[in-house]
Amino acid sequence: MEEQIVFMKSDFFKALAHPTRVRIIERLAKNDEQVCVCELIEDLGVEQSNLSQHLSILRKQQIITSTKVGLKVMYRVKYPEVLTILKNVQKILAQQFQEGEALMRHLNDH
Amino acid sequence: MEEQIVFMKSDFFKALAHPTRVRIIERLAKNDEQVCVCELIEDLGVEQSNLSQHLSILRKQQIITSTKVGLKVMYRVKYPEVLTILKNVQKILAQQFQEGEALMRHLNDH
DNA sequence: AAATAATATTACAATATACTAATAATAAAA
DNA sequence: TTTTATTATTAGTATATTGTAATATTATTT
Repeated sequence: MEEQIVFMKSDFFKALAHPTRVRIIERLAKNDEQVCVCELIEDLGVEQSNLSQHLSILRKQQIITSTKVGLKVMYRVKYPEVLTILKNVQKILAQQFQEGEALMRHLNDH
Repeated sequence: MEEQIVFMKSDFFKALAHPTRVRIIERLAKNDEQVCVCELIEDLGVEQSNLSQHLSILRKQQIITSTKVGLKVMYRVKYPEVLTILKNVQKILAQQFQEGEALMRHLNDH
């Protein structure tokens, strides 16, 4: 049971463990209101099919939710804590920058 | 440049996207002090080699740091924000439980 | 009822991650 | 200076994730 929760936590992180999915969240965070898929395609510049799969992964973890409005599907971040988490990651990266390690490590890896 | 930061964020999440690595962090969080690898092996019940590889991944992201003390290597969580992040994930999962969706979804997937 | 628009799903090849087993590296003790 | 203890690294196979392309679904126009 406690073990299951650990799996759920790692699944949560897995859902955010992709640059496109981080970008989706950050784009949705800008608008307090909902954003349609068509706008995400525009703004992020990714394939429709690909975006849809990433949205599906985030939906599965209940990180985002969708409502249909006519032909369009509107998405939004479900829990404000998700944005808090992203801000904390920012904070950690900022500290790592100050120590001058973060970017270098990243550039070595990619 | 802004694009690089997105990659760094997703890399950060990737580092936490494994049950063993979440367990490592949570074990380290219990102690304010440092914990040696030998103790982690005991407590988590994983192969030495496997644990070492997971530690390596967390180290690479600067999520944990190590210092050598005699034969032993002591690890600790580097940024308190990491624990804040885990608490926020807990909070999200708790809300999902209340909605009765989290566990069911998880059990379906694993 | 077609045709169109917006989004989702499926199939599959490419790449990345994971675990086990074996080996290496490092420091301490004998 | 061999052994021993602790941790790290490497190699190789198994599994999971990714992106593209093709197809399906759903709601709206015409």
